[in-house]
Amino acid sequence: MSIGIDNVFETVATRPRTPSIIVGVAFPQRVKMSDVARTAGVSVATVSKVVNGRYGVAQATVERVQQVIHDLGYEADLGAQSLRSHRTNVLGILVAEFEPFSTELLKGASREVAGSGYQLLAYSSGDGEGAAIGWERRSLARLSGTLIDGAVIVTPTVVETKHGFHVVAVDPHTGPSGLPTVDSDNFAGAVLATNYLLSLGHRRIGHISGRPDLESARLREAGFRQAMADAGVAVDERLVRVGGFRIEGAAGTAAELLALPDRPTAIFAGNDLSAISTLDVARAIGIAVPDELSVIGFDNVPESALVDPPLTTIRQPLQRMGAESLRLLIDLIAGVERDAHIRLPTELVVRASCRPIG
Amino acid sequence: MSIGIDNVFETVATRPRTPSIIVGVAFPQRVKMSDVARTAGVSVATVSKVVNGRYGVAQATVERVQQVIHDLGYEADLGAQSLRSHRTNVLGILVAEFEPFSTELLKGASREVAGSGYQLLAYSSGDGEGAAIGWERRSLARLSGTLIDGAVIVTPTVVETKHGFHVVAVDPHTGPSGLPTVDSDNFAGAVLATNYLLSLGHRRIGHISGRPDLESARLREAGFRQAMADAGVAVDERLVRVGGFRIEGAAGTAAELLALPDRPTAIFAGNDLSAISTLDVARAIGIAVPDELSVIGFDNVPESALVDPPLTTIRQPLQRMGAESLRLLIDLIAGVERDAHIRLPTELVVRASCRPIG
DNA sequence: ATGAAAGCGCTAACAT
DNA sequence: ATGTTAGCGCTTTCAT
Repeated sequence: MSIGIDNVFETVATRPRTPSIIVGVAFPQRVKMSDVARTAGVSVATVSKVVNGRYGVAQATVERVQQVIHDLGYEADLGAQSLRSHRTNVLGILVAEFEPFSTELLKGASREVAGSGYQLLAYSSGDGEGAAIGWERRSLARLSGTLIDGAVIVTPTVVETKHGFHVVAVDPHTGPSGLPTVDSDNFAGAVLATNYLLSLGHRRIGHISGRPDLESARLREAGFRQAMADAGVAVDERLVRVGGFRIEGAAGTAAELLALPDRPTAIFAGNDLSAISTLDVARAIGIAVPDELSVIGFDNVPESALVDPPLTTIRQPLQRMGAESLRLLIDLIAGVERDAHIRLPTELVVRASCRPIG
Repeated sequence: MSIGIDNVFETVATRPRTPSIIVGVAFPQRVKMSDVARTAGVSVATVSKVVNGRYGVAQATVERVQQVIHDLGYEADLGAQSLRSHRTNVLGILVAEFEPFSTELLKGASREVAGSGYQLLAYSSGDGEGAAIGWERRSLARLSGTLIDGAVIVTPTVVETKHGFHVVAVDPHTGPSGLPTVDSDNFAGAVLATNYLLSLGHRRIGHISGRPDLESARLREAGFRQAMADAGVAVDERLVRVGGFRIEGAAGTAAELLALPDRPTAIFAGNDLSAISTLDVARAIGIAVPDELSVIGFDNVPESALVDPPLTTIRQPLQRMGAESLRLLIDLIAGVERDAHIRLPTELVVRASCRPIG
């Protein structure tokens, strides 16, 4: 028994709200630095020095204050602390939403940050794709002033940073520019995907392209066209359509493609989500994959292996990209001289959604 | 070709650091409220009123200020704003680290938060499991004062909150207490898993239990024992061992179990990560799964389907749990009366890591 | 309708 | 060695 697509993206059902219990508990108050100071019989300045390990405090005082801090469970308020010091040891990862792509990056970043002395703060603007372009600028403005020491921005379209604030872009809008970036070899990956379909005998190959404002989407389409050209196969322009990078957007595009009288025998989807969407649409209208249609995706998010049939796709080393971007950010902050553009390889992952034509 | 375990948890290789480019770009300064005020020719107080939609500002002034805000790209600093107002429209999800379990919750929460008017801030203490107990308390203290209006805490062991601050615990240390909680039916799920192994004819069944301080781990072990007892099968205590909930911790335990002279024919691992670890160990010492050993996990994280062989497991509706916990938190903040304990069902997901004995 | 001023919790000169 | 003070960017009385 394999898990069908319905289970891959769990439906968040609207459940009945049965009001039955009123929740109301008495809580202790938040303890602030002044509480520590009063209890320890010193000034807040002294507590601050102890907290931050500054010189000029008697050993006995240090110990007493630390004891009180421990007893009271004091923890510095991040907002107040950063407002003043502009240093928090917190690194941000800014995403539009938490979906399979960004959460894979998060896993890699999380592993990389362990032991670095930094903590990780992932911030989602809450806007889905395109819902509000410029989310990255707004999120950055909101946090960069004080809360975080640097940021990794995932799939930004607008890039603009503040003085002295370090930013690394993952899979950015533009190709490598002045901004430090981490991405994978989208062009080569697309060639890989297309060549694979060609090697299976496919000639009528469709392409659902991603967000046109994303460099990675453009490179994937370019790779597709290059591979087709190299093979001497003409691209039927009616088979190349924008689908976006999300489930919903791609569904309509996939439906258009499959409704064509001379529909493609294979589709190279711009990413796994749109490929999964294509699988969904194909099933709905009774086209068997891979028997009647081959589908290949891009990304290799975990979900790509969970669908039926398991998706053949191009792997981007997402977790590693997350780790590399965080490492790059840390190095940048530390002033380490290093190459600020990292491009990682892609590779073909053959599963079961493609088969030879015929 | 399927993806082996080595690819599931991507190795973050230590790459050569080839210093080649120094990055240094000139950035514009952060624009603050006083900049807007000066440009618009009003006071910061007036700008604040406009930003927060307060009454008492002339229409013409409102428009002029909004224009300036737009032109300058002003965005309120989260730290400063919250320090003063104690209201941010940001909800926190506190986790020890970003691993498959918490990131699934994140996906569900992210979907639920869309359109709610809230933004999501996921905070990782950076400590791995057990590295520093009390991470939840410290993270909470750090953020709850100002930055977030409420929090979902994932797998907390220590629960303690501040006055007037709303917290929802997912998969908490203790059973349902005064604190609002979201979990799944761990006991029933464990019975399901054990019965499945029993139905396959297994009698020497081992159990790698999770963090003993976690209620869910205890319930899974209890369910295991209950199912065994109900079937009239004695539990060999040497086959029940603590492994923790992470890859590393479980590996040693799995190795011990499999090195036993009369080793188990089946293992019910406390969660998918320890099950995957068991698969790994089995392969390393040449025990074939499922031919010589059946393994069943718990959670159904996406990674469970990616390993070889694909893991049979007990599904927790993780994304839904994330969504429910966020909904609960939002309702709590809004003062909605409702049941503050949500328990979701578990179900068996049969893949390929178990087979009948003999 | 607008602005001056106080203060949120904290850090960093600067005094003592 | 410790405390006093100013102020980070913002919101909110309270005057004007």
